[in-house]
Amino acid sequence: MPPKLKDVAKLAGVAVNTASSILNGRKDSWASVATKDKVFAAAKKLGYTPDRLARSLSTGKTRVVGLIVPNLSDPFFSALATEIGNELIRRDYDLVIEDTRLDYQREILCLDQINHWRFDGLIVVPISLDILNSHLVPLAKRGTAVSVLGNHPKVASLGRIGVDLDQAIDEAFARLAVLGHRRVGLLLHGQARQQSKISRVTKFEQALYKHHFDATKPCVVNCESTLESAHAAFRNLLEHTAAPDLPTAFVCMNDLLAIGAMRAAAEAGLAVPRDLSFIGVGNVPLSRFLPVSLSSIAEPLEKMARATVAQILDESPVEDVEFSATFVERESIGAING
Amino acid sequence: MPPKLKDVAKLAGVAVNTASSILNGRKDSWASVATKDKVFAAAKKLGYTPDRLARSLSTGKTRVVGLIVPNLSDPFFSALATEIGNELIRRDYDLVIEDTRLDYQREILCLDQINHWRFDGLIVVPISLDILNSHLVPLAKRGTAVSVLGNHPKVASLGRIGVDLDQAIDEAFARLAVLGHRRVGLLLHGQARQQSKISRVTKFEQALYKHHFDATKPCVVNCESTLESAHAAFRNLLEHTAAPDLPTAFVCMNDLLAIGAMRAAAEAGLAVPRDLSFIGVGNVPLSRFLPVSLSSIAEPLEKMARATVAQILDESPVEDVEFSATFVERESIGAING
DNA sequence: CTGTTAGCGCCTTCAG
DNA sequence: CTGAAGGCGCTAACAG
Repeated sequence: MPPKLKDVAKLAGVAVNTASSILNGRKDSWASVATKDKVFAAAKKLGYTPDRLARSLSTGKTRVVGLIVPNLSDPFFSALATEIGNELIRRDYDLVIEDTRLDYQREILCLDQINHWRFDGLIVVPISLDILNSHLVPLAKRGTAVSVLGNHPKVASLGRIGVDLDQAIDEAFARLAVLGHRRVGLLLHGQARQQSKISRVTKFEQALYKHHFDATKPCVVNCESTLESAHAAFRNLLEHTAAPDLPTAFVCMNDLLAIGAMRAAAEAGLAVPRDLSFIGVGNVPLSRFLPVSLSSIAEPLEKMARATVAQILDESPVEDVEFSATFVERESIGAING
Repeated sequence: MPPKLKDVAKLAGVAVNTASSILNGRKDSWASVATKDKVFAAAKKLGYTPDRLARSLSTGKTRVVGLIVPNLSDPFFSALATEIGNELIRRDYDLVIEDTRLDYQREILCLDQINHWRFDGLIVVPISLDILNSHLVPLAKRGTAVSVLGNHPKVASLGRIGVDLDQAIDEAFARLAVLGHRRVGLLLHGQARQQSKISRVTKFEQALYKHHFDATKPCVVNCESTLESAHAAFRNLLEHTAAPDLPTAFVCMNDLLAIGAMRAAAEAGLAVPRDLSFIGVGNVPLSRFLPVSLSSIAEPLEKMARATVAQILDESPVEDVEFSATFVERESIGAING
């Protein structure tokens, strides 16, 4: 039903390949301005739209890159997707987002699907690191450019975009120390098998020691990476912890968790930052617009987006990029009085 | 480089069409269990993945539906996308999300792109209603099932999912009246040419009259549909309005605006709900987790998702569905003292 | 510039 | 079950 290239060529009175080379702006087309106009006019008149399927099948390129994220409802990932999308738009590529919904099985399913799509490139924020070797490396060997976002060790043939949080974490804890905090708790998400979590925990705990916080019995709260889960976990903590044992500040593994925890605090009658201070990670756009704005360890989303796209589409990309995070102080942390 | 159907057939020692009919589970395949096993084994061994492009080109079906939303960073739309995605996963369809970024031009561009993709169906949350006739109807005539979400008049050949806000709005205003509010302001987004806005404004203003609010000089604040814009617009209002002239409650066209406005209120030293009450529309998941939880007029996202997908994929779908909203009262509204 | 031809990978039909 | 053949819509290389 939709018009085909053949129809355009016929209407314009030219050969099919002529129409093709004109519409695609190929430079080997010595077509006169007159015939070009005829072809464009014919295409416009018919409302011709080239069929991506046929074109991609024939060229072997789709001009589409895939993005696999754990949870699109997390503002961090929707912001990341937006930045990557912006960068791709500039390069005239399309983006297909796959949301694994924090589910390992779905992540595998998505990756299997990826093969069918024949994307030109793939950007992955993995929830399981097992997939790097089991799925991503094979994909790369088959010719799909792959870039992975996360603080895991570099894997050959896969691009990597990392964020060095060390300095920013250090800064954040130092600031808490200056504000008089002695006990700092951690709110963490994810499974033990996520290496990104393990390393982050380690860094947090190192910071606890370094800044002479009371780390004899560290307060670590675990939850899933959702608002609901963080809220429930933190409420549970507050219900089962005597006030003197409660840390006066919490560092949360991402902003979403911090928001959930702050809500639980509010429900328990605790005021932020008077009674409890919070720091998140990620610095989602929302954070500075919360009624009590959230301090956060900011990751440079736009730079990351540019870099990961470059890894996938550029000729000689840097295979391993590491950015540094910055600590952004806002209202959610305050001084200890007394 | 990736294995093709031919390779599988060869390895299994069968004809290509035999392999095809077996792998696709066609029932006209009288293949013996033995050969079936051989084929499956061969496919697995080679890591065969059918090429969607080739398959779709030949069958004319892509098993993909497109979703066009104004702003993926708005939690309302990411939640909507998630619900629609869930429903599509159940039906073994894929979802491609296009984010028009609140830009009319990009919306047009996306729609033009849509033709190329050859989606089996398209779900649209339009920002301009002009596209219904200019783009969507033609698309539908070409055979793509189209479902539009929004409170616009029904258009022939396009499915429609609407939400009747009247009763919930009425309820919300009635509640504000009971709480002693006399002046209620409106925070609205969008351009004048969006009919959805016009009708919503009208309903809001009708409600003002009905509940005997002071509507002589209604306080209506306009902004874009972003956190930043709402925040700026509301801050501007607070700076230029004498306290006695300020409404004691605001109804915002969506939750995101309410969050931005509440932040501006906080920065001006106003407490919610003591000094100012807020009601949003949409009831995004985040709303109940805000430090001061947000009252909102809730739209039944999951039902809407099911309905819109049904309109696109089912045999004899209901062409026009209208759900009703419900008012959810939370902490962001309070009584006027004095 | 034309017209033809081949091919991308798959599905489908039809005679054997 | 086999094997061949046609087609999906487009690109690309060829001789004229």
